[in-house]
Amino acid sequence: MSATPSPSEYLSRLNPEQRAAVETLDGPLLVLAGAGTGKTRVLTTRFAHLLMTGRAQPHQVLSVTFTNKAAREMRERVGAIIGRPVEGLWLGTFHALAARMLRRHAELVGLKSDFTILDPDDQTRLLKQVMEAGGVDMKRWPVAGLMGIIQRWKDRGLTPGRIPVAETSDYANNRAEALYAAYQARLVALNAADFGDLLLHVTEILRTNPEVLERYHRLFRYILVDEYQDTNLVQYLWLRLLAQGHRNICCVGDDDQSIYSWRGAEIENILRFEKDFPGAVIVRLEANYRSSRPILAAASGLIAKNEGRLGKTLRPGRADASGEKVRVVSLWDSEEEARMVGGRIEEAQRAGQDLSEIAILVRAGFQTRSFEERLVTQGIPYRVYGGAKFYERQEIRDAIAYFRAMVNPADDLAFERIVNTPKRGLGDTALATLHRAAREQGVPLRIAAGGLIQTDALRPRPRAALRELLEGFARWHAGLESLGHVVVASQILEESGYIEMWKLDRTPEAPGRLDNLKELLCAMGDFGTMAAFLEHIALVMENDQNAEGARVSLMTLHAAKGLEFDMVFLPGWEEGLFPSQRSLDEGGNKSLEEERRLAYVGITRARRHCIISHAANRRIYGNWTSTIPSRFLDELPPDEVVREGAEPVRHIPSSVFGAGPLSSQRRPRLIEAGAWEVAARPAREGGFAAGQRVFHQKFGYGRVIAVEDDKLDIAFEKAGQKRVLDRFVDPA
DNA sequence: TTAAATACGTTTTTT
DNA sequence: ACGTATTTAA
Repeated sequence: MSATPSPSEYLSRLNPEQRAAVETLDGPLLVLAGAGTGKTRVLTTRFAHLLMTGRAQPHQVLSVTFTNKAAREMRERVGAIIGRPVEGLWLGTFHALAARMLRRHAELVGLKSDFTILDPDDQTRLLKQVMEAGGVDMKRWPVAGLMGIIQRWKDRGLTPGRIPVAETSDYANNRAEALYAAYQARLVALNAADFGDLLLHVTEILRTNPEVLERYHRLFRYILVDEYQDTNLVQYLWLRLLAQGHRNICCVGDDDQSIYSWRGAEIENILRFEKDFPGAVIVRLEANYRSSRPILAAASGLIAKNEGRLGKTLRPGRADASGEKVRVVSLWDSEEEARMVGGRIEEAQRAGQDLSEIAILVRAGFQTRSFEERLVTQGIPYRVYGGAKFYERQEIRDAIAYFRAMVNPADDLAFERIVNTPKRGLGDTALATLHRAAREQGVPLRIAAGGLIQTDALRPRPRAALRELLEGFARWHAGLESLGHVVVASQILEESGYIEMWKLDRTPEAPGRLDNLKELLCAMGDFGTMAAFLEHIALVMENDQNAEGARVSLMTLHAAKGLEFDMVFLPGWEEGLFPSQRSLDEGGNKSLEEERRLAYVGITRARRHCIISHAANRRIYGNWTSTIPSRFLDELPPDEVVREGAEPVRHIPSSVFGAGPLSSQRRPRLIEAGAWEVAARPAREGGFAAGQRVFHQKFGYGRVIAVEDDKLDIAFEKAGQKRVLDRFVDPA
């Protein structure tokens, strides 16, 4: 406590614009924070400043983030700045905070305060059931479609019966809204809420219960919002309701980094801020402390091509901000691109570069493969982010379903998931009987099952199995108080036969699954109660990233937002890939601008080295396709980049070079770019030798029999002997 | 209940 | 091309 800093101390560490963002305490404030301009520092310092100046107690500030990571980071930094751990904070993700509020007022929307939070998998299964019950032709109208429609409605704060004509859908012959209503009714019956419901319900509660809203107005004197450009409409409505009282709302964001419109984020929210909150002050943070001058210039030049933006220009904030230009490298194909990246990483590594400061950022997940292959052969350690998550694994989801079914007897989805896992002889017939009974009596499956085992509606075998399961639930639940949730959890997995099931499983994954279950039990120890644990896993689905040792990071551009690296590779800048085909086909200029923002995000991740590349040929859905360099390459300010592996060339009309003497034979691999000519595939080092094992795109693997200039005779394993040009084969 | 067959889609995925 | 999810057959 004695180390508590004085205001002047922590304020002096800020630049003037940051300081303005921290000290403007009254009324609405929008902080436009460009990439690397100290956004988090401003947010946390502002929080601390509110406390230090006595404007608010810790629990009187509502701080909202999008990710758990951001929430954790903020919590830690606020704690550090005020010199002690802070408790009782309303600091968390939109969803965690909404869940907390909803548990307090659940009955106002027909739920109990111990409602279950459904994950996407449960949602889909439930909706499927609703659609089946409604007799929808699911071949013609897939679940995913309706799921998307409902999600969009929820993102826009629309409850069933309130869908405006402009937002209706002709899905399943205009039945979408009715199905939505049925789905919502089922959720209430299950005492469950999906992710979208958390915000939707809470907003609904605040909208229709003035006394509740009043309470929160009194409670929250200040509101802080991170990543405001990513908010969707319900989130915006929720914030607006809460800010109505005192109007002390501070939103931090960057319209140039809005890359989640496809998830319901509305960039308009940030663009409209001044209109929504009249008298709002806008502070721009433009001094960038992360990247070198050329990197900033390249990023700024690119993003300047966007029209719908509030406008802001990054300037170097560091004195040592000179540095090397951005590189744009043109390659023959994706494999060569991978070799180039791998080679440069190796080079950097030899020069002492820390591998954990290197990242390869791709537009789409499938691009990681070629890089992985290359890094493996070069023996460079790497890590792919965004793979399968711990809590999405089958065995973990099964275990959790057991816990959920035990805690919430109305949780049909969980019950159904494990009722015959492990196999208990409760097949389709038994389950059909069970479902029928539940429907007739209008009760959850588990309750119906309790009645059913008293009758002879089931054959003896399934009936005994069901009875044993129900007795198990009763027993486990009874033990919860005395034994604690961890012991009970282990009992459940043991006594239900679930552990045994995997022990008997002969597949190679089985041992790993048993390990994961052990790990799950360990993790549960960190929580006081079963309910707390279940809340955690529903809302904090974190990747298990045991990032030991220095590794190159491989991830999508989306996943890279908020991160920074010394050296960043941005491969695959080709029309159709980046910008993606879909953004080109649909969505018009708006989605193209979002792609451009994604490019901006990518470039601004780099501190010192930024290497962009494109390949003239890429395999798309199985076949090799020649590509056109991304328009974003043309949009980079020429003075800030160095081009490699290509020479600028004027656009050649295809008719000319398709027919003229310089056509295909002599210049076979000229791409109709309008921008550059990619150098024809370079000769291989040393060429090929007889006896060498090679790979051909069409013919597969084979062995070289004879070499004649650039022609090879190859005995292919599958396709027999062929004569091919050497540039079409790779060393295997 | 399980394995084989086949139809399908294939950008991004903070919670 | 390829993985997966669902359907169908044994």
